[in-house]
Amino acid sequence: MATFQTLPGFREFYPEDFARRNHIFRLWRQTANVFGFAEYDAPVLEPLELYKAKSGDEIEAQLFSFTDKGGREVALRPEMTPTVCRLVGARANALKRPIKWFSIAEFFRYERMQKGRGRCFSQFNADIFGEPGPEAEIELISLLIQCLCAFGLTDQDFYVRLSDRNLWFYYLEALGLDEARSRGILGAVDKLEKLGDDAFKDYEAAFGPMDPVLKAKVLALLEIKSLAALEQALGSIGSDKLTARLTDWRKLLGALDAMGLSPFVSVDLGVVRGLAYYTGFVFEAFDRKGELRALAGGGRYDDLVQKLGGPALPAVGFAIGDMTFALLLEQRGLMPAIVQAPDVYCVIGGEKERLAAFADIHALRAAGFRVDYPLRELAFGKQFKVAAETGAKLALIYGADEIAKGVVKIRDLTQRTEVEVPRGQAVASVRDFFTGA
RNA sequence: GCGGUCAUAGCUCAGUUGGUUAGAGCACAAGAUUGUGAAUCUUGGGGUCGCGGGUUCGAGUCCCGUUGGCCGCCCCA
Repeated sequence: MATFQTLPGFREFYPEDFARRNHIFRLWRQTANVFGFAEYDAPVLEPLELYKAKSGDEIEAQLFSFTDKGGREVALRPEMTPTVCRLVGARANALKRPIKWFSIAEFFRYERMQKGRGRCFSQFNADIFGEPGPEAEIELISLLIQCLCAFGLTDQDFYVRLSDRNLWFYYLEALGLDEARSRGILGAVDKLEKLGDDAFKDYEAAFGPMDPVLKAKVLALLEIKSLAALEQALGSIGSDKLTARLTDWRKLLGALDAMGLSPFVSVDLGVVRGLAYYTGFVFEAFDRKGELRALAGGGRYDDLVQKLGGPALPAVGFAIGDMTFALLLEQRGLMPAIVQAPDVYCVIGGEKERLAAFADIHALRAAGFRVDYPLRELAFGKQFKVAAETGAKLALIYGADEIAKGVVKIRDLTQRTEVEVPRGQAVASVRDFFTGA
C-alpha cells in the first residue's frame, strides 16, 4: 500500500486510461480542425480576480485558490471562458475574422465529487468571436453535434436542447415586466424542472404573489417544442423585437436542418443556464435516457469580453466535459479497447543474431514502423507467444539458420505463413506488406 | 458544507458466535520448453486487513474517531 494517496477528486492515467483519453481528445481535435477552428492554450494558473470579475466573489469557494510566494492571489483555472476572452480581447484588432478557436485543457474545481464530476477534468472548448448573428451559433451547434457523432453516437443517444434568453426577455417585456422581474422569472424557469412550483418562491419573495395569468403564460412557453409552435405563440404578439428574434431562430434551425441535424435539436425554453452573463441563444446537450448530467453546454455571451477589459466583442461558445462523455461512450459500448499493437515483433536467437537484428530494427523504426523485440534472451517458443500477445501483424525471425543463410524469415502472424527474404530487403518487404504490394 | 453507504493482494471477492502463521480466482513473474502462437502443469513474488485509538487472554471480525471511495443534497462556470 502506498504511503501517499492521490488527492481527492484527482485522476491518474495509467497507459490504458491514457489511451482512452487520447482517443477522445484525438477525435475532438480532428473534428474542430475540419470545422476550421484554431487550437490554443493558456496558463493553468490565473489571477483569482479574473474569475471573481466574471462570476462574483462567491466563486472563490469553488476554486483551488491560494496566495503565491509573490503575494499574488491566484487560482487554478476552473473554466476556459475568462481566459479566452482575455486572449482574444488583448488582440481583438489584429485577429483575422472570423475568430474560431478551440482548446482541449484540464480544469480544477474545489467541489464534492459525484458521478461524472471530479475536482479535475478536461474540457473541449470552442468559441467564435466577433459574429453577432446566428451564423456563429450555426457553426458551434453543428460542431458540438459532430464532436459527439464522431464517436459513433447518434440522435438516439443524445440531443441538444436549444433555448434563448433574448426571446424570454422580449416576451416578458411584451407582457409588461421590467428587467428585474424578468430575471426573477428566468431564475424560476431554471429551477422549475427540479423544484416544481417551489421554483417561484424567490420571485414571490421579491415581487409579491405570482400573477396566475403570467404564470400560465410562462408555463405555456415551456410547453413549446417546435419552431412552428414558437412562431404561432409569439408572432401574433406584435412585438418588433420578438418578430426580429424569430427570424434568427428560423435562420439557425433552417441551417441545422439543411445539415441534416434536426433530429439532434429540440426547441426547449426550459434551458436558461443560470449564468448571468449569457445574452442570447443557450444550449445544452444531454443523453437521451436522461441518466447522466449534461454532456455539454454553451451559449452567447456578448458582454463578457468587454467586462473583462477588452473591446466590445460579441461571442458564442460551448464546452464538452470529458467525464460524463466517457461514461456515455462506455454505456453505449463505443469506447474502443485500444490496443497499441506493434507492426512488427522480432524473434531473436542469441546474442550474435541480436546484433544482426538491431540493424533492421532501427532501420524499420526510422522508416516509421512500430517495432518491438524482447529485451532479454528468451526461448523461441516464448517469443512467438509474446509476438502473438502483442497483436503484431508480422514477426521477423533472426535465428542462427537464417543468419547463416543471409536471410530473414518473415512470418505473417495472422495468416500463419512464412517467407524468407534476403537480409537487406527486410525493410522493403515489410513496407510492401503494409502498403498491400 | 450536509446525508447515506462502503473499505481484506494490482483487479474481483471469501474469511464461521472474536481463536494458531489471512485465503481463492484473475493478473504478473520464473520454470517445464535453445525453432513457431493466447493451452496445460509446477513454482514464486505480492497484505501493517485504509489509518489511529478502545474493549478483550486474544480483533480482519465488536466499539469510537479519522481518512478515502461510491451515491445523493447544495452547487454546477
